[in-house]
Formats: sequence, structure tokens, C-alpha cells
Amino acid sequence: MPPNPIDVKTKKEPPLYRKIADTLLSGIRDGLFPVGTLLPGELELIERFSSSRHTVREALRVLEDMGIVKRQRGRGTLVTSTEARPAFVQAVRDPRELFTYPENSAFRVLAEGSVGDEDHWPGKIGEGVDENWARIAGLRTLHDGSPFCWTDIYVLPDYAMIAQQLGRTKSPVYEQIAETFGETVQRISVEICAGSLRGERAKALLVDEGTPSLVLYRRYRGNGNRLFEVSVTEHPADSFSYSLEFNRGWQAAEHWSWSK
Amino acid sequence: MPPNPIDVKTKKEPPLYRKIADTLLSGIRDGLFPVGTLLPGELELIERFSSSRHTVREALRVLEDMGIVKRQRGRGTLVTSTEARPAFVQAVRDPRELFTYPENSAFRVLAEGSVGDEDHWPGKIGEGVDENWARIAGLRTLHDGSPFCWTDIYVLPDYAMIAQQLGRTKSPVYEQIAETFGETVQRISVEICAGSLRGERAKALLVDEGTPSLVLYRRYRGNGNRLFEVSVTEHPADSFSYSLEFNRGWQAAEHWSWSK
DNA sequence: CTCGTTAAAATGTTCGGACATTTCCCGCAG
DNA sequence: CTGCGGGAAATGTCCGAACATTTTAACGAG
Repeated sequence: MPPNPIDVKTKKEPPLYRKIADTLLSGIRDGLFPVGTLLPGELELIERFSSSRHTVREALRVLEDMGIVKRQRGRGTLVTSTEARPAFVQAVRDPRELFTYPENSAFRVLAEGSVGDEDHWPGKIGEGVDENWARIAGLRTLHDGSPFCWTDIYVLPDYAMIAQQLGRTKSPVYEQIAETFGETVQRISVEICAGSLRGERAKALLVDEGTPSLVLYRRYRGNGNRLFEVSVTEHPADSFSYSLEFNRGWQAAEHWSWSK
Repeated sequence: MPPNPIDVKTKKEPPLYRKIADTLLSGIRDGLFPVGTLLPGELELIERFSSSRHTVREALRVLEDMGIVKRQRGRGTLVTSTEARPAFVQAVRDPRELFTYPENSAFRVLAEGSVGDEDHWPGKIGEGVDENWARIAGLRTLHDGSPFCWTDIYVLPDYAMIAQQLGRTKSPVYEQIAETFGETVQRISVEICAGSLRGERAKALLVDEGTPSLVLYRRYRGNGNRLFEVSVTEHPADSFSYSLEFNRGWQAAEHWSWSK
């Protein structure tokens, strides 16, 4: 009989190496093993969990794949983070985590427009979009109150109301669209290029006219390749960083972030 | 004895599980195990490679992490692809593919400098770099002859000669450094931000003063966290694009590229 | 022919052991 | 004080074995 995906009752016991990994992760998050310190050696973990070395190593491998620890021969197991790998790889597991903003950020709608507000509309991005989109302009600020980025949101008219709700929630755009329309995001694309901040954008972000800034175009496509959201974001004086750390074998740890 | 970075002769043998993985991957690519078929069982592989089950499983785990095969308990090891996961993840397997330039591009050395040519040196990037770096400025052009990007290369003096060879080869910087010194790249980091093209840069790229452009800072680190190459690149009117395509499950296809 | 049982096959989990390689630190010679 | 060597510690690689869980297919009862 094929297993029923809905059958939640069969809560099977997780394997031992998984429980060890969870225990260690809890210890890391509780401050027992702060970031920057070394985890106990394998021999000590074997004693503590009354297990074999292979099982302990399997648990540590889980944490390594998560990006929680970094193992180094001759040195030990270094705690590098309390959270699982952010970056692109995690986004694959949970797309909602992709392309969101820092926590403690506020969103304020500055203006609303409709067809014709195209002073910043990128023509090449508009492929596949009919002419009836609407524009909503907003501003997010960092938690300390300083301007962080300017966001233009272009949506199809059906979804205009979603954009209006952005000021009242912390969940990312993707989630709202998906929840409201039951759509499934099939493709996310992001384009990064450089631009200059002028006019109301420069004023809102408290920078000089012509200040260079990063510009991000984002597109989300649902079933049947139907476009349901496009947005443009400009980050002044911010930079996007991406780094790769090589482990043995094939896996690597990825990090990416926005920083001032 | 501390390892000598100059000692190139010690080309160490890769571990056995790595060689098994490579052999299997060759077989997959040669059509011996077409996509959609099952790989031989672990027991058979143990006999064929005269190895232990642990080693064989380690090899299969490498292929699984690469996205080449998908393992399923009770069923077997299914070949799902002949190519590793593209984009960022692939870069892990072969860092030389990362951050290279389009084919048919030419490189021309415009100027050479040394300590003090710091008009564009990013202070925050300089952490861990002593003061004795050298700067080599160059320009790459697209195959149609139009300017593509400006590249500043900052290297430690020991590696200055490598930069001088850049005009005479098509291989990326990483490859030259690795081959010459037998180093292993442990970490690659890239930072993308926005800037304005001025002075000789604007002139070389045939754009107006103050034209916004993307600026990339790249760092390569070898064993012992030793920095051995830093470069700065500016792309005028170019854009970086990244897209994610979701399949069922958690796997996804990634694409990224530079485009005009 | 259909359905349920059973057996075989394949991978997943766990244990125990041995040696290799790298890193770090301490002590000693200069 | 510096530099070198060596040992201790930690992780990496590899072998052998046993049992558990899942899938698939063959088989037999109805």
C-alpha cells in the first residue's frame, strides 16, 4: 500500500544521529556552545551519548551541511552560526526565505500609481507583462530609522490589493500572493544592475542627486508561466556580498548578505 | 614541518571514495549508466572496486550531493543527470568556472602600479592584507571589440608576476595561481556594489563621467587563510541576473549570468 | 483475474577498530 | 627572543560486520 502523505500519526522515532544533531543544535542555540568556540571532540561526544564514532560523525555532518559548524582536521569542530545556512541553498528548501528584508524593518507606502507611472519601468523586464499593471511605491527603513532602500512594486491589477497590504504585515510578498490566490511559485528571477538615484528617490533616501545605487528587478512566475509580481528595489550605499567556503569533498558553505 | 607553498611536486593522491565517484561519473557521462537507469547496487560496486561498503557509500553520497544521482531505500541509486547542479553550487566543484569572463574576450594590460596606487582600493576589503600589494590595471573587451569591463587586480608582491602573465593566456586568475604555487583555494568571496565611473575608467569604457556601474570585489584565500589575490571589476551598463526554477521536492535549477 | 502475503533486494542505521593527516602548542637550541 | 622539532589532539579515510526499513516483484488463495 502506498504510504499516505496525510498520515501524520506514524510519528516514527528519528534515527540516533539525528537526535544527537538536534541535541547539539539546541546546546548551540542555548549558548552552551557559543558561536566561535569549538564543540567537544568526537571522543568526548561518543562518551556523552554512549554511541559510536560513526554515529557521532554522521550527526556532525548534518550540522556541517546545515552550515552550523565548520569542521577542520587537526583543529576541531567550530561553531560558526546558530541558524541554518541562509543563502541560496536554503532558499531552495523554503523559497519564502528568499529575497526578504532584514528583521525589524518597517514599510511605509509613499505613493500609489497605475498605468503610466513608468519613469523607472525597465522595458526589458516587462516582457510577458500586459499593459495593465499598477505601480505602488514604498520605502522600507532599517530598525534604527535610517533609510534602507526604495522599492517600486509593479503588479498586475488583480493583485494590486496585495501590494496595498504590504504596510500592515511582515510576511514577504511571495507568501501573501501564494496564500491569497493559492498559486505556486515556479520561478523566481532576480537581476542586479547599477543605477543613479534621482528626484524623489534621492530625497527619500537622504542622498545626493546621482548617487550610484544597486537596482534589483524581481519577477515571480506561477503555474503556466503566468507572471504575478514584479518589483524594483534600489539600495543606496549598500553592497551585496557572496562568499563560498570549501569543505572536503564537494559540499561548500555559502553566505550572502546585504551590508552597509 | 609546515607545508611549503612553493612545493608543487607533492601532488597528493585523492582519497579512494573520490576516485570511485569520479569513475562512476565518467561512466554516467559516457552513457554506460544513462539517465533514468539504476546504478549497480552497493554490493556489486564493492566487488568491482575491491573496496568496503563505507567507502562506496561515501562515493555515492558525493554524487548525490552533486545532484547526479538520487538514492532511495529499497529501490536503488537512480541516475538523474549527467551534469552537476549549475550556478553557484557548481562553482564549488570547479572554482575555475566561477567568475570568469565570456569566451572570445581579449585582455589588455593598460598600466602597472605598486604600493600607493590606491585610488580605488576598498579599505574594508583590505583586512588581512599587508601593505605590500601591487596593482595591475587591465581592460577586457568583448569579442565584437566594444569595451566590456575594467579590471583592477591587487595582488601580493609574490604573485605580481602572475598578473603580468594575464595578457598572454585565457585561463582565469585562479587557475594560474593554483598551478604555479600548488595552492588550494579554500574560500572565494565576492562583493557586489554600485559605483560611478570616472577619469581613465570612464574614458577607457567610452562612457560619460559619472555613469553608474556595478563594482565587484573578489578575494581568494588559500590554506591558513592566506590571501593571495584580490581584484576589483567594474561593469558599465551590464547587469547580473540570477534565477531559480523550482521543481517538485526541494531540488531547484539555478542560473546566473552577465548580460548587456 | 484480483488481492493480500511473502520473500528478495536495496539502501539506511549503528557498532567496533585501525591508521593517516593536519593543526596546535610546548619545549629546546641558538 | 626567535625558530625549529616533536608530540598530543583532533578530524579524515578506510575496513569489517550486523541489523532495520523500504521497495519491488513473485506467488498463492479466493
